Amino acid sequence: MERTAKHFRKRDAILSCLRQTTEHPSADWVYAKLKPEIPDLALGTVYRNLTLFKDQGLIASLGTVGGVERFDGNVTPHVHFICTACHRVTDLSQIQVPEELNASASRASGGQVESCQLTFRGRCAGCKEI
Amino acid sequence: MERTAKHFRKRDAILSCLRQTTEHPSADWVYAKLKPEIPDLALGTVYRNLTLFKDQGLIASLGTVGGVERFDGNVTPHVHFICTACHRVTDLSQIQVPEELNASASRASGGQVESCQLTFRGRCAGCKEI
DNA sequence: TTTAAAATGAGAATAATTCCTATTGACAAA
DNA sequence: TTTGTCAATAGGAATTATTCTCATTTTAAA
Repeated sequence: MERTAKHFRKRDAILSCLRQTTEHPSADWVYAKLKPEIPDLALGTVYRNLTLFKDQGLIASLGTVGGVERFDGNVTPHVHFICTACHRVTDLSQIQVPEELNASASRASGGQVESCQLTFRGRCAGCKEI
Repeated sequence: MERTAKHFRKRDAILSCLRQTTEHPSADWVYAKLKPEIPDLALGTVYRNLTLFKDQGLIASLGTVGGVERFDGNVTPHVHFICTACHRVTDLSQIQVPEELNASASRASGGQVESCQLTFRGRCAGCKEI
């Protein structure tokens, strides 16, 4: 059978969507973005696959921002800035978390550190004057 | 208007509860903890006051852990370790976030940085063997 | 083609959180 | 003391993000 747009798996579209944006989107954002090109996409499918990708380590969760979970298709370690006013999330790729902190955290916690998240919050350039 | 012991009884109890524990509790945990001594306490009151304290900077939010928001009565900057298995949150007081990172973040974001959060995740000492 | 497994749509169910409204408690002025 | 006012609260309804269920469709394998 011929491979057509219709037979393209939705799962792949969801992962691509996350990897192609720097918006750090929510499930709903992904759904709204894909819906026009995939009219029979269901929101539940987006949630289901985001959870799957997260478990597989293909994407990362930033936690909730304004009550809604946000995701990141970029799983290489990097730092985030979250605007508390408009909820925009941006990468601060200039900043590195010192490598030795991971080892320190393992030692200090006595556990097994698997990830590290450094997040700055405040008002972004667009919101700080308002 | 002057405060009396009775006037802000529940509000104060909620703040004290948070400040006296290192559990990084959820709203529900605070409610369950206080309910025996304050039988007519309502869960809504706990939520309302936690939000109030958060807005006033008297407490901090750690974000959601396992789908539930967690709070911290200790607002001095410190690092957290969150167990992805049992959801226990512990302070890593040995670790400091390098001070210059805040300035770097302000510069990199172009906005106004108000807080910084460094969190390590993994399996805690009790959960890592299981 | 046949068949089993995986993926999905639709929408119900769940659970955390917020919202609404009547009530209460404390204070101040009369 | 009585009364007016207003913040604080209880109680429960409403909201909303997320998860779950199940029937159906699609995929991949044999």
